[in-house]
Amino acid sequence: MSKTAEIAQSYNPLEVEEGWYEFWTEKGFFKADEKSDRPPYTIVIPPPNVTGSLHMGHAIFVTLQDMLVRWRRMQGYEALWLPGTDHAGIATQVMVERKLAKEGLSRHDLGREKFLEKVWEWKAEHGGRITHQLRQLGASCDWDRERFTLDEGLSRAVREAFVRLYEEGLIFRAQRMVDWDPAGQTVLSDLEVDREEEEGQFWYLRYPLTDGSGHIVVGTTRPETMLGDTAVAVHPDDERYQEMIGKTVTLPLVGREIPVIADKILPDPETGTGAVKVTPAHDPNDFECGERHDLERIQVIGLKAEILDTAPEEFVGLDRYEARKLVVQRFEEAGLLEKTEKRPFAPGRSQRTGVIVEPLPMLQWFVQGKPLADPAIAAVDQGDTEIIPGVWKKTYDHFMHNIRDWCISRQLWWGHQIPAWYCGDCDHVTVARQDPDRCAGCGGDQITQDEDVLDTWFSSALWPFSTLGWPDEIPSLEKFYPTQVMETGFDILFFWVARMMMMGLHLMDEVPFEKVFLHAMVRDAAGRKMSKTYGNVIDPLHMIFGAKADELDEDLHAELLRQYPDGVEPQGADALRFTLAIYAAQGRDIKLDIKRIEGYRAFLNKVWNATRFALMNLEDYEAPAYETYVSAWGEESVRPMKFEDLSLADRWILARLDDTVERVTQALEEFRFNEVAQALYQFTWREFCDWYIELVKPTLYDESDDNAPRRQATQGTLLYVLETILRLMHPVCPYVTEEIWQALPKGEDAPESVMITDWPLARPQLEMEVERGQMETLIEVISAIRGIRGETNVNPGAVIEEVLLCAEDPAKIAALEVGTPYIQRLAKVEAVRLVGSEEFEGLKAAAAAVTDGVELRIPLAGLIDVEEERSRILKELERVAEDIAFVSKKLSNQNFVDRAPAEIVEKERSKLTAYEDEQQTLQESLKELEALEAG
RNA sequence: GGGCGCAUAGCUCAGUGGGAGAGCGGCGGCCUUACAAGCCGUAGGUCACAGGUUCAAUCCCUGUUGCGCCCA
Repeated sequence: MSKTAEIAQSYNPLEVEEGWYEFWTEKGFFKADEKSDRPPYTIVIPPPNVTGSLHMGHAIFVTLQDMLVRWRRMQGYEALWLPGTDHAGIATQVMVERKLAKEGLSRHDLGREKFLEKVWEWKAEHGGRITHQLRQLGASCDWDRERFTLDEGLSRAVREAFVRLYEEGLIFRAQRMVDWDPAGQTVLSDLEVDREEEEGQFWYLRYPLTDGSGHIVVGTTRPETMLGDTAVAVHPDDERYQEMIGKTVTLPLVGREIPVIADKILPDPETGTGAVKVTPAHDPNDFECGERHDLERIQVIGLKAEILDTAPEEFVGLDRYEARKLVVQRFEEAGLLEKTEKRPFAPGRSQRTGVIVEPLPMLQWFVQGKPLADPAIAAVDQGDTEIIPGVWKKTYDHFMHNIRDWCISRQLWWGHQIPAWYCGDCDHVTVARQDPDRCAGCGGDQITQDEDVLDTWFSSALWPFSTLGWPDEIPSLEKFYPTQVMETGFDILFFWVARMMMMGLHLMDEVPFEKVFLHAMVRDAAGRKMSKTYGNVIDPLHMIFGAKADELDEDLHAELLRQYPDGVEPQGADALRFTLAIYAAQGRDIKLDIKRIEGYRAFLNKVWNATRFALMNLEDYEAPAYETYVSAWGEESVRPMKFEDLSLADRWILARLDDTVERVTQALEEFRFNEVAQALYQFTWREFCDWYIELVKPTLYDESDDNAPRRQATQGTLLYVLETILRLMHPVCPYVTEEIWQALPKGEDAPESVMITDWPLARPQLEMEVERGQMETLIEVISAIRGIRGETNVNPGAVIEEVLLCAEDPAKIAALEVGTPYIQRLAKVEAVRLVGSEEFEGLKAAAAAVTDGVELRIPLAGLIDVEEERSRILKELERVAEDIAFVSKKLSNQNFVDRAPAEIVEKERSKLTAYEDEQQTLQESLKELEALEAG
């Protein structure tokens, strides 16, 4: 039964995308079943910040991961895309604190418990936004399995991991130099501190030698730290300072007597004066130097970046920058400021707050790097996990080989509280899976839990297995771990990917994923990061749903408003996804240009209209059983069309479709997303629409009985190719493909959604090499005639009376015979005559061309502008002369003829012959034209 | 300072040891009954620079310059 639906005149993304997501969800198509015996295909989502909102980084990962998951699902895998969100400790806590601040409250006013209630409220209120937005992009996640890093189950996983690593000595507590964020009031890991060179100042301070024999000048970018200096270091080989090593200086302003020491590492004789002040409590390098020389550590800067009472009284309580000014002023007054100069320096800034971090020695929790990193390095070396694109392996290795211990405690309240209890009676630390009520050391009940929480990335590191139910042995974990692919941005290779590798290998004894695909960063059209500072943010939702000018933020979207003062039109999730896919070439920045999105919306409109065309011509067509579409066309009985009824155009497009199926599938296998989209675009528009549909119009329009078998075969091909295109395109553009697919006529046995159809298979058993070649020849010939028309001012509406064609190759002659109607129609020619070359002799005054072994002539017959044709031929002759020169030069090189493979040489020879033929033809034609003009 | 990468048409980017490709943009012409979000045609490039390997280099090697990213 055929049921042809009407579809709207043009493609409207918003209407098309309405409702399908709910349909898929209600049908349960996104669900993965751990009891299934299909092979698993698992991707866990990179969990977005629960209170964040959608940006292009999310849009690209949704696009790529959804492509993979939908494709594998269609291929018959038990595909699981596991969604979830991350509690994003600092970011979320800061947001809630900011809100409280507006009410004049701090988190300390509320107390820990009340504050956490507030955060959970905030999460309840805003936490759904991001996952809702992922749905709008079409993400086919199994929402029943959605997880949150602070869920009960995941918290248990965190607890288990912490305790186990602690018991193994891989987690430990120690006094170390850490980076303190004075604004965020927490320590940070190395990775959360950014260093960027900026303009800075360098001060030269004179420290008088205690014995009065002069002074030593030290250079510093942070004069205020001198209050905590406990030594001056020089290089042992630095001749300038030989005399001073072992002496002491009296620290100005402070009066402390500190030694001049020789250290091979810290001072660089080439920099500054070669002598440096040593402040072991406030600089990581000085800290190490202090360790080497057993120097005293005097902390003079506190947690609020204020000067402590270990410093002279007049400085106490000052902010570090106020203290700096005062220190410099005092040195100047005392005549101890030698000089200052401008000098670039790279201070560490908190990624979160942007404030310069204060290195401080603190008692914190750490995870050992090396013992966990070594197996993770080996796993990649052995290929248990493959990093794609491969260039990132080097970066991964470099990080892993140089890994440092990871500081995991954070002075926050929002997160997993560290499961360590300190005893009031003894110094035992109790670390336990269950909250203890007694000290495991002395049995006393005076225990209090560590106030700090764990770095959010600690829980993220467990994500690939904690989300599947670890530490319990449950079926999902068995079925879906290890996961097949981790797809994420390269910017979190260290933060996340590396740590998942380490934790997965250590706790699960298996890699967390077989492949890691790292995508590029989305930037603006000029290649800049999207940020408020530049005002170049492009919001995925604005692209999908459009945005009126007054909905755009003057700061965030300044660039967009410049380009589109009246706001942007809706483009739809499909067009956005297609754009991101085609941009996703491996290992590059993605410079997103809105024009491209508009371009691909036009492409979807093209597909839409091709469908309209098909539907109009399929009204009387009875669709075959759906099974015939998906079975591999092996047996005649399960083919949707009879092979012998297929026209050349039908056979050709089927062959090209096959190529496309193969190309798209292969590209997906290899994560070449851009090629997936490229191949679909190229085939659908440039071959199916531009050529096939035009070629078959006469067949479709001829409703005579004679033509019925042919017409039906073409109808079948048209529908089959379109239907297959939709299946191939579905992973990239789920909405529009579903909408169109639903409208196509189908057999009763068709599934209820394109998303659960089978992935198309190529049918190599139907090789159609001859048809391919024939069609290519015809396309060449038609293009040649069109070229002549276009360049010789032939009215596009005018019909050319006659075209003469001549070829020697029998296959080409056959193609021209079969293809005559195609040439007539597409080149607007009344009569096509196949002739022998001798017939050209008598033909005066004709336009001429040679292409693909076919010579063609068009009698001028008043239609073609003689002068234009003459200059066209002259241009062609010029080109062909260059070609001949090029090939002849090659062939006259004896070395080439002797040493190049015979088949290459042969190819060049035949090229030369073809060029010479072409040249001759053109020259004759030119002569005739000139004779005509003269006569 | 160390490491990694990039340089191809006006723009954004594919690509390959055998005469350079796409999309957008440009130019000329078309409202041809699926589509003007369209159709037909066309012009643009010493593939950064200098050496080397090769019969042959945009592609492989070395160096230079410029740009980007990561780490210190």
